[in-house]
Amino acid sequence: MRPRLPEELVASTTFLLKRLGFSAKEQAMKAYEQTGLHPYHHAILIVLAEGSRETQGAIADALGYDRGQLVGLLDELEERDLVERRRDPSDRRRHLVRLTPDGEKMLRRLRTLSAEIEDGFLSPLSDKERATLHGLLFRLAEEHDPRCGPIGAPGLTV
Amino acid sequence: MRPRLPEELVASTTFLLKRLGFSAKEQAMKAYEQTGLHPYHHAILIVLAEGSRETQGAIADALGYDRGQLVGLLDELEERDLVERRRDPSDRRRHLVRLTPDGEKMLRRLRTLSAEIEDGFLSPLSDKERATLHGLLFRLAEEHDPRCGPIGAPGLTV
DNA sequence: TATTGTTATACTCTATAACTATA
DNA sequence: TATAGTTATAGAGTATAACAATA
Repeated sequence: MRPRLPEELVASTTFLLKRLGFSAKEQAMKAYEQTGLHPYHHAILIVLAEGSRETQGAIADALGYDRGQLVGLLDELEERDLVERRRDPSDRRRHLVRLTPDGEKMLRRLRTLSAEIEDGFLSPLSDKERATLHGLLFRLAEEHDPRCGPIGAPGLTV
Repeated sequence: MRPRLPEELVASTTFLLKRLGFSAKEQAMKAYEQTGLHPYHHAILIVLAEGSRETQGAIADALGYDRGQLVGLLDELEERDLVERRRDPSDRRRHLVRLTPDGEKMLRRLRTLSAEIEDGFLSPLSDKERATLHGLLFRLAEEHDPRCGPIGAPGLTV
């Protein structure tokens, strides 16, 4: 007999969310192996490409990473010359981090890879269904991860 | 300035899945603390309540748990008299596991708790939207976690 | 005294595989 | 020899907090 999950679990949306989140993470980790980087590194490069957050604290806060954890991730990116750290002359406690040309090249590669993973993961769904799913997940994320929310967060504007 | 995630990340459905799966897990773990059990224990009790899978191997396979990990979880359930293990007389290598009356009572309590968590997590969505979301996630889960799939899995029937 | 980045520590999970008792 | 359950071990990942430099 083929192992099957109890109906009761599959009927739970949060159960499916947990399982799919885990699957998505696992697939991504596997696919990223070929680059020698983690999805975490990719997220950091994306923040740097935006240009507005350059200090380590700002990067960590933007992504919700622990600052101690970020140090090691940046060390790995720096070792491969994908980012540069230099002291902020106006506040010598700070490090200003920026992408190198190699970092920008790697970011383009990771964007392509990430798009492929996403497309594969969502392959059972039509374009319209994908848009619907994204909209619903976004509404949940606004509620459960304030970092996803709109500029004027509801309840904070009053 | 309020920390915000890059648009590029929020635009990714798999990114939102990963984040929301993590949030859902975190919320559930927190809520389950009052019971002294994990969602893992709950899932085991659900499998046992179905009645068709009674050996430890069958339970582990149904949920996708490692058999070594399951031992510890069952130890904890047994310590609290929520399940019973006894040798299978027809194959003395096996343990037959079953719910005790206390276990059934606890399962009812966990079902209530779980329904409350789910309702709270999905609170931004209408009933219709929740149904749509569940349907889309289920289609993805069929693809990415075969245990969720229908009895006759596509591609395996031929 | 508070903050930035760094380092060290410890704790949780998980994955692996060795071990026993039965078949 | 293979299987069911158990136990032990090591590894990754994460969280915590101590620390040095600077404000």
